[in-house]
Amino acid sequence: MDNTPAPPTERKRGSGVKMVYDLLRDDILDLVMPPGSPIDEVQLAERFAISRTPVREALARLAAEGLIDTLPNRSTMVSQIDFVNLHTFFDAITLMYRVTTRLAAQNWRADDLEVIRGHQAEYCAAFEAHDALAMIGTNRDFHAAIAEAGRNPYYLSLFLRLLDEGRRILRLYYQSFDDRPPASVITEHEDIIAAIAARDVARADVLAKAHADQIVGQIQRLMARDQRQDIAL
Amino acid sequence: MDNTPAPPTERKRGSGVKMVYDLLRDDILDLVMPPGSPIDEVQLAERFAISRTPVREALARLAAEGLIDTLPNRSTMVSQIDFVNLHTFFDAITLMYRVTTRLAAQNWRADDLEVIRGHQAEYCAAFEAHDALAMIGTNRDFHAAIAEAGRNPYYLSLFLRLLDEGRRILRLYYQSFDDRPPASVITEHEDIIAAIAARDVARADVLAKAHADQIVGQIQRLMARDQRQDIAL
DNA sequence: CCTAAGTTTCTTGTAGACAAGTAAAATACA
DNA sequence: TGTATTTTACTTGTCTACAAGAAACTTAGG
Repeated sequence: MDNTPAPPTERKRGSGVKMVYDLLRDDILDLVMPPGSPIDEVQLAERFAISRTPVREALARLAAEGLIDTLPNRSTMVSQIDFVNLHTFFDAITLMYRVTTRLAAQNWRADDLEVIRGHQAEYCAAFEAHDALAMIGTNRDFHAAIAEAGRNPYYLSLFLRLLDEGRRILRLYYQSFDDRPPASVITEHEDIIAAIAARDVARADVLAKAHADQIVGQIQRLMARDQRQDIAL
Repeated sequence: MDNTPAPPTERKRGSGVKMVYDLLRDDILDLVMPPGSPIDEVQLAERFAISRTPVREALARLAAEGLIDTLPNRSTMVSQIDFVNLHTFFDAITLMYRVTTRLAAQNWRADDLEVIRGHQAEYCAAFEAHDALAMIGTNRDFHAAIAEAGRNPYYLSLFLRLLDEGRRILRLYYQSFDDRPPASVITEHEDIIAAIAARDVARADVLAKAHADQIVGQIQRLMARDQRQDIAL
């Protein structure tokens, strides 16, 4: 549990909140802290060698993003993944895939493509290494970069939230493949880049939707399989 | 400035944050505190007769929503309205109008329509009274209720954020009309309700888009007029 | 009179202590 | 032995005090 490199009592003034926010957030999204894990303010404060005040501030931010649930006057814990309403998640993320990719094709500027291609290269590397965590992370960065090139902060913020929540779901997905997902994702990414570069909005839209459908479909298949197992015996 | 009803030193435990959050938020969105207004923690703490801790927590939430800007170690103030990138706001809110109205037509259940019609009635009352603040508020509640009936929490949260940010812009809009906007909005609302009730998704979409276009168009016309005035002399 | 360094003052960030509320444990009672 | 009640322990919410950083003011030097 103690992967914190014990800061040498030497911190910058506003760094405490960011430190615990970032680490806690990663731990939650990477399922290091699975849904339902209790979160103790005092424990966190001791672990980071800071007081409870900045810890509470970080927890408030995580609560605002829905990553942790707080029962007033009682406990606070990592929020559950809402499998029942997962279709609303799929619906929203599919739309955001489409909208952000369309806008990127319309609005990209010179350096945007470099950044996007860079993330795609990183994704390929992670794929070769069969590193699921890296794949999830770089995939997120890839699509986030596309959304940035689209230059709509409102879409971007919702999309980032969805991509991050998706990290938790994708983690389960990759686990079921033993960290060796189908290679099709890479060529799909390449095609999307090409459509954006060509400023072909219609094609970008189609490809984004196909990409989203492919991922959503695979996850839904996985979930259906799990349900069958539950019923099987 | 002092419209706070001085709580009789008798508060419930978790109420402090909510109190200052709600009031500050309303003051910001209703332009009682215009963009750029400085926010002082100590002053707020004294005004509500609480300590700085809950005040800071409320401010953190407002900052997360982008309603206030915090310069580290320096001051914090009401965030500016970004007129330059206003088109991204219009783009996003138009899409959310459409998506939420479509979903409402698909997914509404018995009591949803009652709630929606209730808000529409309130809007009419506010319209008759030429009460701009009430119109903005009830209009927001009307569309929020539709989004709730659509039952997608991700769309709902983005839409709420956009509607709330819109309150600041609409305030300027109504001011320019001397709180007497065109009556067309009411019939548009009625048509939308009818389309939803008939589960006519396509028509709900068309009406929502038309409604959004109408509002956006009027605001853009207003802004263009203002710009002309700026250049005129 | 203008500029630049030093000092003061103000605001924010953090710490540690206390209070209130909740759940579990212990005890009393039937 | 089972249930109701009190007690205890623990967690969160709030408060006050202190420390650090930044801007404004003061003052010295050209």
